[in-house]
Amino acid sequence: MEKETFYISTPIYYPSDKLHIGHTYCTVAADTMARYKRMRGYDVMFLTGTDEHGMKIEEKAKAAGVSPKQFVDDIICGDGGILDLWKLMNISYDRFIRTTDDYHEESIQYIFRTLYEKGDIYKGIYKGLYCTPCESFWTESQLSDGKCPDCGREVKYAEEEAYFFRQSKYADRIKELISGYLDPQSRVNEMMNNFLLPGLEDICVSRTTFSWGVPVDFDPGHVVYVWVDALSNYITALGYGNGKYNDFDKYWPCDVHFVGKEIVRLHSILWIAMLMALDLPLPKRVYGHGWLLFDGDKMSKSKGNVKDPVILAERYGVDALRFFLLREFTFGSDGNFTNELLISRINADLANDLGNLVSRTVAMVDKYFDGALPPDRLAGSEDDDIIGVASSLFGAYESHMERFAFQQALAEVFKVTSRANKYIDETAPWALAKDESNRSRLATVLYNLLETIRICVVLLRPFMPDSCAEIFKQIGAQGELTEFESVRSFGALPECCSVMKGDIVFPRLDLAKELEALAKGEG
RNA sequence: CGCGGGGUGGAGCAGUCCGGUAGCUCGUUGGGCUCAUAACCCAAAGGUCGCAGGUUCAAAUCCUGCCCCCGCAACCA
Repeated sequence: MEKETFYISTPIYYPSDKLHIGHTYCTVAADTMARYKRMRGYDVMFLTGTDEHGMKIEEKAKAAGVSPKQFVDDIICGDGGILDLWKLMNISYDRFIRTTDDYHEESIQYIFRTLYEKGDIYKGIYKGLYCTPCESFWTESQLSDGKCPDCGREVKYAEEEAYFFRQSKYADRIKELISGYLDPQSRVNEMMNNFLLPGLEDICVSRTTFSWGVPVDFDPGHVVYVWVDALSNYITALGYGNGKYNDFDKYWPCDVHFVGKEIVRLHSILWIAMLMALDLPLPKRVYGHGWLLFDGDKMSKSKGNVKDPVILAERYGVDALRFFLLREFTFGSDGNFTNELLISRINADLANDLGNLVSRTVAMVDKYFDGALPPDRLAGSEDDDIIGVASSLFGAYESHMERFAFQQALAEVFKVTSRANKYIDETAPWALAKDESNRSRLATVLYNLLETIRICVVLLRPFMPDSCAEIFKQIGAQGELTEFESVRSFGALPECCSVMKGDIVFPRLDLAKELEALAKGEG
């Protein structure tokens, strides 16, 4: 039987600079979702990539004295570049698209031409405020004090020939459908009130002020607007309009596009209109997630508050960072990133709660039973609650994951690890160990603990793949015992299971020391 | 009156749709335990729920007005 497919994408990032924690946030979320769906048995296509054209990169390359292609190659493939970052973060993408890839450019020209022939792209006159030295058009709102925001000089009214996309034609259909594919609801309101209800205008989709882009093949001198170029990646990467790949029919329409809230408009209106114009099915969902703010401010180079994911991952471990991003923040809203929050969360959940639970449980099996439990069992009144909680965990987790509520899914898991720590207190295994006649009871308690840990860790796999593998090793779980199917009910772990003491998985951090180190290392 | 989100114990948040003893995590204080990563477990202290009115037997929740913060406003996850 054919597996059901699941297609998920991140935005393709703009490689004008090193990527920061915000890009990492979105990509880690998508990766976790992709891993989750693979574990659920889906045939997953997880796409990410880079959006490499446009004036800004052309200028940056010029300033650096290299060609635009060399410039982006370095940021993407170079040492410590984007590919290295995703490797470090353990991102399991299935395909990586670059808008400078030949097959993509071929598709863009095909798409542009098709829309032109269809009449949805037409030639018109672009009118606007133009800064001659900068060779740039600006909108009213972009101007600072009525002057060019780049050089501060006077702008003047100008016009030039350009191609326009008939976005307005699709406004009514989008209005009808948008609440069906856009999440969260607040974004729908925003799009409605700001753009859809006031009326959509046609959008200028070609530029002549720079050349670093996909040329319009039937009209040299014009290059395709970067967003038409960029948005199309979601289908060109599957082979739409090119011969490089041929799984468009298999994976399209996309199950979900994860996008930052600032580009919701492009994804929920322009992209949708483009697909309508191409007579293609629409993505099932566009999810506009929030931003990570730093000490209440938006991250930006000029404010000097950009968080470097590499420093954090190397210092605290990739999994701890991945976990923190998805555990601490509500995916759909803005979150306030602070170093203190990061350290506290790692300590509270990973070191004290989960890590310590694993450590004390394994230590007891090791100490009281030489690392292997005997088959004798004796149930006790303390058992029912924890078994019940652990058995029903998957259901709660699943419903949250399906809604991209990572934070809540994780909260459910940690309620159970917390319950397990309490169970140790209730049953006091060290007291049982003093009397040989309690051996069956002691074995039962430790089994229940190992099994509860196993269930929790299976559910944590999409979030922290490597650390979970280490814990499985310590509690003696492997193969099917690390899969979702094995956690729907309690007791899959064999009776005579054995453990292997290992290193501490999540070391506890010294808050004051770490804050000091971080303040020194970044800033 | 451009639009959206937010203002809840020291910190970060949930609860607001469908009014009814204000909840969670962290921190603080006291106690317990000793298997464990000075971790774990229990208990306590701490809030006029942004401000002012209104509706109601009853308002964090509904209504009106106002203040403050953040974001979007057609190139920034």
